[in-house]
Amino acid sequence: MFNKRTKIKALMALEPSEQTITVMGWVRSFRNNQFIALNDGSTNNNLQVVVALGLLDDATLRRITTGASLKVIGELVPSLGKGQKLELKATSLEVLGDSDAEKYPLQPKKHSLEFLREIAHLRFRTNTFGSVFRLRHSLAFAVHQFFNEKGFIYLHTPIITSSDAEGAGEMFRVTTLPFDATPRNDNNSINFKEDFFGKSTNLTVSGQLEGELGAMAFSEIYTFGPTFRAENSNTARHLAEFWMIEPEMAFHDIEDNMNLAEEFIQYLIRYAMAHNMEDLEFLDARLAEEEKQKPQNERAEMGLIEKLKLVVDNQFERITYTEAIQILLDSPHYKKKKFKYDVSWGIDMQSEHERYLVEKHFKKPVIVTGYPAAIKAFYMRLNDGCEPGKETVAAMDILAPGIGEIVGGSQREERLEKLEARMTAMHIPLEEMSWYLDTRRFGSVPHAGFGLGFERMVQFVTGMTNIRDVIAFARTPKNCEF
RNA sequence: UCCUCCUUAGCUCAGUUGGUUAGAGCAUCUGACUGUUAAUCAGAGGGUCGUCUGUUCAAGUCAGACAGGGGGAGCCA
Repeated sequence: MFNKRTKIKALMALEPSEQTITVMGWVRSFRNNQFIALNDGSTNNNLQVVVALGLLDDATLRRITTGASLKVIGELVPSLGKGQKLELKATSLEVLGDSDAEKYPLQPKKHSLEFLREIAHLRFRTNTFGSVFRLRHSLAFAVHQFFNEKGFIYLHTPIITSSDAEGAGEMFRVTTLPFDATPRNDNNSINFKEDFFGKSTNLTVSGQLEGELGAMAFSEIYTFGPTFRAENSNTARHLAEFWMIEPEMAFHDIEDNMNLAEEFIQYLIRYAMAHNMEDLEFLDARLAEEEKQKPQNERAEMGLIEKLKLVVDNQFERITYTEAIQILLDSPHYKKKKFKYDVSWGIDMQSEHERYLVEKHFKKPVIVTGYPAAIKAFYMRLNDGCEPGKETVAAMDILAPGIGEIVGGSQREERLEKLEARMTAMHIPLEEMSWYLDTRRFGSVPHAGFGLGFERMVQFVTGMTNIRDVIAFARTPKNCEF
């Protein structure tokens, strides 16, 4: 019975007719005891339901409040009013679920994003979050479609891991040991042999190392799943629980890796523009409104859709780390001593440096390659022919305007001796990583991969400035509601 | 973790050099109106001023601690 309803998005595309249509949704507003703005989440456009005077008794009318759910049967007719083409002339109306107007927190007015974060379970019912989460869905779907079209295998890497060698960040411990009576060894250290897995385990910070195992058999794989970092990061672009996409490709070098990452990002944006233009237009207008509140010199130079078009229509700028440092050193900004942190070859670039390159110098996404080995992870491939003391690795970061690092990747070190030497130098126990080193012992091949923070991608496409507003229920330090 | 700003009605905010009964708009409720579009008009209710401790005859206002939030930084995706 229920599935006979018509979704409002589909209904909006229909021609008015005498045919009887059933809709269901939630009341956004009820004006004049006659006009209901009904929304079912399929689109931000509300359906105007018209209740003729006398159709309903007073008791039922009083139950049509903001947030209440309704089943309405009626005829789709051309609207007499000016705000919409179509409206549903109700012939019967049933309140499925009441919503106490005195207690329902959402009102037909603007709410602050901070307030909506506190009622994250209801914020999906607002236009902004409706658009954001429909886009998030589309982007997730596009991720799978992109890799599927290319013949990549979707590999599910583990959430619970005993490997703690990625060095990507602080980890969340997973244990069933009692807090008040932890079993101890003779030297008073915790005896993890008593723990559920018989060893110390954590939530994963990255599926990359396991992903490499898959690439060594399937040629090309990708992972797309939650990752966890217990860093005490309190910023608008960090979460303790976030989703990451990590493709890993055999027979790819750093150049192939960059090409794929660029093509991937452009594909996702194109997909969103092709399938969610209405939502993008809403967010574009929302952002423009927000920009107006800011002082002139802080306003973004481009609108949301304009920015997305620019990224899709232009190649990303590609420069080496060495060139990036030179650009910074030559910049008027540097000469006027406007950087807080000094610039020299070998530094790990600060946000201000990356922002300068992306937002001031190139004004589009930038791929930086060839970072100093000293500031990068053990698995990145050492470049050949480096000046001693200036060793670099085949790493690449994609920096996006407004977001910063959106992709981090590298060609992996496939040469066993070089990898072992690097791991030893970085105090990574070889025995524990034996399974990883097996890939280099048995049929090692040049391979590469990257990680893309899904929420940062959603931020980039939606223009939402706080990452907490692009994930349904944000996990951040001191905050784990719902 | 550091710097900085903020916390007053359901929401968004105002609140003067510390002073007696803390205000507005929206929302809610009551009534009017009935083709509205953030409907309109009239009226009403709604407050432990984040928490604690101090200073003072007197604290929303000053000081300290704590908690929560925003922005920035670090760490990173």
